[in-house]
Parts: sequence; structure tokens; C-alpha cells
Amino acid sequence: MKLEKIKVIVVDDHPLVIEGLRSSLGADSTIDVMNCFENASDLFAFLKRSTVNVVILDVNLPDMNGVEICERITKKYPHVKIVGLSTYNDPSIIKQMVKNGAKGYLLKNVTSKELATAIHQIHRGQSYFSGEIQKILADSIFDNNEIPKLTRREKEVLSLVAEGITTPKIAEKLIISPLTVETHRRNLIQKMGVSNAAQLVKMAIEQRLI
Amino acid sequence: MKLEKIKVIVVDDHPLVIEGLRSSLGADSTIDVMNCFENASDLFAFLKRSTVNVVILDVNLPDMNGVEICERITKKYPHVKIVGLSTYNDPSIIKQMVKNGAKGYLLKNVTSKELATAIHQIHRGQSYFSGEIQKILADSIFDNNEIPKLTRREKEVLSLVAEGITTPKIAEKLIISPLTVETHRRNLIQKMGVSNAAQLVKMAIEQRLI
DNA sequence: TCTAAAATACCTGTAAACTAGTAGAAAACT
DNA sequence: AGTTTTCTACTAGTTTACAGGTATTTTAGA
Repeated sequence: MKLEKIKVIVVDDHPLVIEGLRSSLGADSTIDVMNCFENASDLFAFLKRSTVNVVILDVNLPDMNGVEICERITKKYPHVKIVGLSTYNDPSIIKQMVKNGAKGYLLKNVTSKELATAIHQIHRGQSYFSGEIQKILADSIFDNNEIPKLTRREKEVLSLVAEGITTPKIAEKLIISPLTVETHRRNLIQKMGVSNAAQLVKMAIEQRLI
Repeated sequence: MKLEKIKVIVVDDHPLVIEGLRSSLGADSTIDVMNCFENASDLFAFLKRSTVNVVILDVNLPDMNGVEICERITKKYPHVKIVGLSTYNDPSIIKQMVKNGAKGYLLKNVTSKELATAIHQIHRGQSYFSGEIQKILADSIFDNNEIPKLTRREKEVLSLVAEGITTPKIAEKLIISPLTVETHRRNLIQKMGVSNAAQLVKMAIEQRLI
């Protein structure tokens, strides 16, 4: 029986990282780095016409965020395994990635050896999370910070609030009553489980909602 | 005359980036990647006993921040040229790096070719900033956002404000009068040139003051 | 030691934010 | 077509934030 290589593609907007992955994963005879992309649309164009086993996915791409990409890949190509790769160890992002089908998540401070291990393990159907990530996921079980779903309008209001614009001026901008803005603001504070605008801004920035 | 290679060292806490730089810069016959480090202390240990032309310096290292490293290198080894390399295009960080002696600054989305060009140019005594960075530096001339100096107490209050704690509770925590907290808060808002707490929080996060 | 800077505290007034409840109209979903 | 969600808007009362001063006591630098 002929050994099939694991077909891997890399999506990262840093050419330097791509080159690093190419040279180090290329050394592994069981892994075939088919192609590398710097944005999401190129990735999807490729997925349309090729079979792929594992996608190594940077969470921060210019044209689409990692969570959305995960969701779309999982929906359209459920056989494709996703490994998140990012500088950020933000629990909410990691959890969202996992919820949307990522089978693994690594920080960029991993060695290429560990990455290769992860690819193999995930390709076998298991999951893989680096030590630090495991700890984060474990911790976040206790404080079950469900990411609340915000409506379109609420997101709009949130970003304006986060810019420090006051209620009456937000109302002016959105051409609605200040009272309505107040309501949205109130609902946001309630949904996000905070108690004032300052915390709301912090939250929004942390969860990259703005 | 024998051609001397440019002696370069790379400091980055991401092994993947290091491998990428190694493989791509290694291909350039005029550049000698002497060594790579993942933290600042290893870097300084090496500088003590070796002559180096150019340091490629990631701004985010585990043990020391980029600005501090720049300052120290410039002071102790003024002949060593520094090229900042980072994911962040935060104007205040870039400006601080330049102020502290960085001769170039690139975002991690550069190609290795551009990086090589930068190394050569900087080694010749010129400076090099990638297009995006040039734009940022140019923009920041107009809005001369001098980073205001905050006092110790102000920083304390700022981080508490940023956590969304209200004035009376901050007062309780710091065991001072709420009126004093109000004064600090007001001074902060004035110093940072913003108009409310929400903007203050945003600012503080952006400038990594908390 | 003198002095400038920082931290502390207070007053007054206005504006905005937060709390709590209600409720009709418009979209979206089934 | 019917139900649910979202967006909209209102009343009314409380709390906190913001702006403009002023002033005393520490702390730290020259």
C-alpha cells in the first residue's frame, strides 16, 4: 500500500510565517503543503476545486475573520480539518473557533515539530490543543462566558458607544430617538453582563466586536 | 577586496517566523543570519561577546518590550542597527521605537525580499520603512499625539476606570475621597485629549497603558 | 532646604448615563 | 399566516459623569 501524504494548506497573511511553515513542514515526508494563501477568498477558490485534508488557519486575515471562515469551511467541506493558528490567546476567540469546527488551536510560539504532531493527530480524527490553550479552555469551562448574540442594530450602537460618542449624538447619527439608543445601550449592557459603558467598551475590544 | 556579509541576528518569540527568516534570508548571499533568539536576555548575552550589524527585532517579546530593548541596544551598542518587525501598526509604538533608535520598521506581512532590501539599505546607513508604516508616520506628524505623561496615581485610576469601576468604588478601593478620584479622572480625560470615560478606555487599551 | 509637582479634597451646576417598566410597529422566521 | 424577534419610542426617577474653578497637604527633585 502506497502511503498517502497528508494534504495541507496554509492560510496566513504573513509571508514570513508561510515561508517558515513551508520550509519546516516540507521537511516532513508525510506532509504535503499543497498551497499557501494570504486571504480567505483565495482559500475558498482553491477549496472549490481541490481535495484537502487539513487547513492551517491564521485567525486574523485581511478579508474575513477566523470564526467566519471556520463556519463556512465546516458547512461546505465538513471533511476538511481546521487547525487555528494565531498570536492571540483570547479565550472567547478560541472557543468560538472550536464551536465552529476547529479541531485544533495553536499559538504562533509553537515549534514546527509540535505543529507537525498536531497535523498528524488531527488527521487521525483526534483534536489537538497546545498546552497553554488547553489551560485556557479548561479555565473557561468554569466561567461559562457564553458569547451573547447581538443584533445588527445593537452592534451598530456598540461601535459608536465604543468610540465614546454620547447617546444624543448616536441618536442623531442613526436618525433615531435618543430614547431608542438608550434602550439599545441598556440591552447591550445587560447582554454583555457588564454594568456601564466603560466596561462595555473594554469587552467589545477584547472580543473584537468592533 | 573580500565582500563582508552583513551580520544579522533575529529576535522573535515565534519559532515559525524565525524559521521563515532563516530560510529566506539564508538564500541571500550577502546576508549572514548569525543567530536567532526568542527573548531579550539571550539577545543581550550574545551582543556582549559578538559584533553584529543588524538586529531584526520583534516588538513583542516575553521578557521585555521592544521600546526598552531598542533603548538599551542604542545606548550600549550604538553601531548596531535595529529593524523593528511586528504585527502591530500602532503609531505610538512605532514612533517610540524610532525615537529609541530603530532605523527601520516593517510589518510582518512583508515579503522576505522586502526585508532583505530593508536590511541592505539600513546597513548602508539609511532608514527603511514599509509603505504602510511611512503613511502612518506621515499621518502622525499632523495630529501630533505626544504621549502624555501620566503620574503613578493617574495610571492606577486609569486602570480602574478601564475596568468599568465607578468613581465612588474606585475611591473606596484606593481609600481616598471620591472627589479626588473625580479630579484624577478629569485630569486623565484632559491629558489624553478625550471627552469621556468610554474614549479613555479605548485610548488606554490602544496605547497599551493598562 | 527650598520649590515645583503631585496627590489630595471641596463646591456648583449641567449633562449624560443608568434603572425599571411598558408597548406599538416592523422584520424575520416558520 | 401566524409567531417571535427586533427595532422603535415613551415615562419617570436616581445616580454618576463632566466642566470649571479653588485650595491644602505631601512627595520628590534641584
